[in-house]
Amino acid sequence: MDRSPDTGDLVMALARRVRRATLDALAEWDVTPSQSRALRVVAAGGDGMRPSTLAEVLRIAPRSATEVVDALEDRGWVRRSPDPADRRATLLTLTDEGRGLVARVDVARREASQRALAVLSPAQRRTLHDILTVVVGEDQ
Amino acid sequence: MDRSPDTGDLVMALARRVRRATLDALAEWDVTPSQSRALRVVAAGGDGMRPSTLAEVLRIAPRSATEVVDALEDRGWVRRSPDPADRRATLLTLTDEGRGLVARVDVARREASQRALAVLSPAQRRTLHDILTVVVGEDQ
DNA sequence: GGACAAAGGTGAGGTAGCCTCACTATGAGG
DNA sequence: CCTCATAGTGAGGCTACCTCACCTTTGTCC
Repeated sequence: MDRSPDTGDLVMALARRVRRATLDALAEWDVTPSQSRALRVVAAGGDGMRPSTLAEVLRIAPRSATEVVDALEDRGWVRRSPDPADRRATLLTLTDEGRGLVARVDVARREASQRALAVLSPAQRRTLHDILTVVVGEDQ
Repeated sequence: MDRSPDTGDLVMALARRVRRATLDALAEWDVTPSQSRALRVVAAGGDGMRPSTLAEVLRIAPRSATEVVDALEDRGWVRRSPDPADRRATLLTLTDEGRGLVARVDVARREASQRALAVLSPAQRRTLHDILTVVVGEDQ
């Protein structure tokens, strides 16, 4: 039985490290990972995203999206407004505080992953980035 | 604000993909991810590991290790035996079924990650492996 | 233009996998 | 011995999910 770590193991190990660093950054602003993910999606989706779309992108049940949005609204990072075009629906918009938070978390996240990759030479970093872009590339 | 994915993002995206594939494999044998992680640790640690050590490696509270071990013992994958050298302590050993399961899951895991990396050329795969080894290398 | 299925969101209640706190039994040092 | 630390676990709590049932609104089909 081969016990040496395969590439999948290594990816997971590195991901764990990046995640841990990100987590520390999030704790600083009292945001949970789940909230941060949702905020990122809402920020990336442009204004006027629906909870159901959020659920789809996050791959969680619509009911669960309601919960995250509840939390984000309580914290003042997101606003719910009625969709003028469909009175069943709700539209999500980031507040200014929400936008600011997303930006700050993003900076921290990037710094954290740069720190994790600091042992590499610039050339290696570039190569890694390129290869990963290929792998993740045919995204969905 | 730069919206392009940094290397950390890419690592996380790839990790998600590997994890999802692994998850599918685990479902086949009715093992939860948490159980699979614990089994791997017990298998890697050699026979006679203590629950407290398991907790430490998994970075969970000792109390939580008790729970995972309970599950593994119920499923017949792990046995608890008293430590002859310290009557407070318990030693964990894999059963034959447990060892078999670890092996089968390991194979599936490797196949899954290979599938995720199939778009790369052999040379790229080797480079990726080498770079990741460096990054993860100074492990802990 | 009425019936009626489908879609958007949410209340109620459940689960897994963690956590802390308190407790028991054993061990180690003075 | 007496004390303090260590190994494991019962009790109870939390977060982030889930399903199921329900209400409202919308689009469709005759």
